[in-house]
Amino acid sequence: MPRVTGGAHRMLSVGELAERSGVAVSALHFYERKGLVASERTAGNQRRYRRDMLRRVAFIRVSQRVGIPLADIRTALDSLPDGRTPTKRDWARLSSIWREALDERIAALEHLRNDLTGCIGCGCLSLRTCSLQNHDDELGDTGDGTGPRRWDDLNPQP
Amino acid sequence: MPRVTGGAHRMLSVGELAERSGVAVSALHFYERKGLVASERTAGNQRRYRRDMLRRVAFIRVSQRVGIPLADIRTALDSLPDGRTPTKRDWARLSSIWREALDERIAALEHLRNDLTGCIGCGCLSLRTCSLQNHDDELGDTGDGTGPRRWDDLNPQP
DNA sequence: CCTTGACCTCAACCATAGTTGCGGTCCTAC
DNA sequence: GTAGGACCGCAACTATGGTTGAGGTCAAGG
Repeated sequence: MPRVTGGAHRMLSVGELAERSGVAVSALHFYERKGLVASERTAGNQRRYRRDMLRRVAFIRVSQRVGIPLADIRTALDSLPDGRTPTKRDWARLSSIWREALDERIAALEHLRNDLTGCIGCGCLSLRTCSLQNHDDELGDTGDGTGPRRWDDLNPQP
Repeated sequence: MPRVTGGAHRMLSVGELAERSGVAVSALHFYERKGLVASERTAGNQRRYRRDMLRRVAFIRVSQRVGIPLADIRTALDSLPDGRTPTKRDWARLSSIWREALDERIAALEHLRNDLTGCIGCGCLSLRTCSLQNHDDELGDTGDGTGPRRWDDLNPQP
């Protein structure tokens, strides 16, 4: 059990924040190293978190579920006001950012699903209305290495 | 350029397979170590792939886009018939498997989006119709560490 | 024959997202 | 004032999905 003493407005120990946010203590340390959360320290060097870190950690977890990497989450968090506790409007603004990211992810997967649907019947795996179908293993007949590439259009390499 | 000699039914060198599938040679080696693709060898120990490996690699890439880890893709591939070249029906069966996985992923993200929608206006981040709203930092008032956990229901830890 | 690019293995390394374990410290309840 | 759980930093380790480089081999064209 984490140390718990004092009223509703006390700061949180790392154990408390871990328990209430559902995130492991080691993960909170990790987030701190990555600049995603911040803490003050007691005289004895122990972390004490402002209570709005609960919200911040919640934001991090939800963002991860959307599929956003920690580095990007950090960038979003860095746009929060510097000194003061973020307001609901601040969080609402960030939430709408990942709402957009979520919409994009869903759209991308739906696109993939649509492209795929017609291909399940024939097993062609071309994702392009089977126009490149080329009847089992006749792809390379130019022999010049510039023949059809099945995925590049849909899945461009960086 | 990969080595290219012979007609449309020759086997593929690793460079050719890489070029035609859009996957790096190093990744093909990696897939082979993980048991996702297989090759025969020439007298000089160079890999030669049957042409249906193109389809197999295509399956791997698409599965990855759906979000399936390589280990699971391998399990799916292991269900293909052992000796013979897979037929279109074989691929169609596997495709329908990840079609289901894709549907599930989309449904999960849509669920997240729906839960989220009502919260953007208020910034509460509770994902539970704000019933746990608790007015900025009053969460811990029982002081027993058993208070509300905002994410556990939606994002259970393993 | 000989050059040269494609290929081979193996080990090390990268990023992401953490967890685990060690030796030592803090601090609260008894 | 002391027991002991919570905490500290640090380093090493996990897993996933590969890439990079060293040192050496293969094989096709000139």
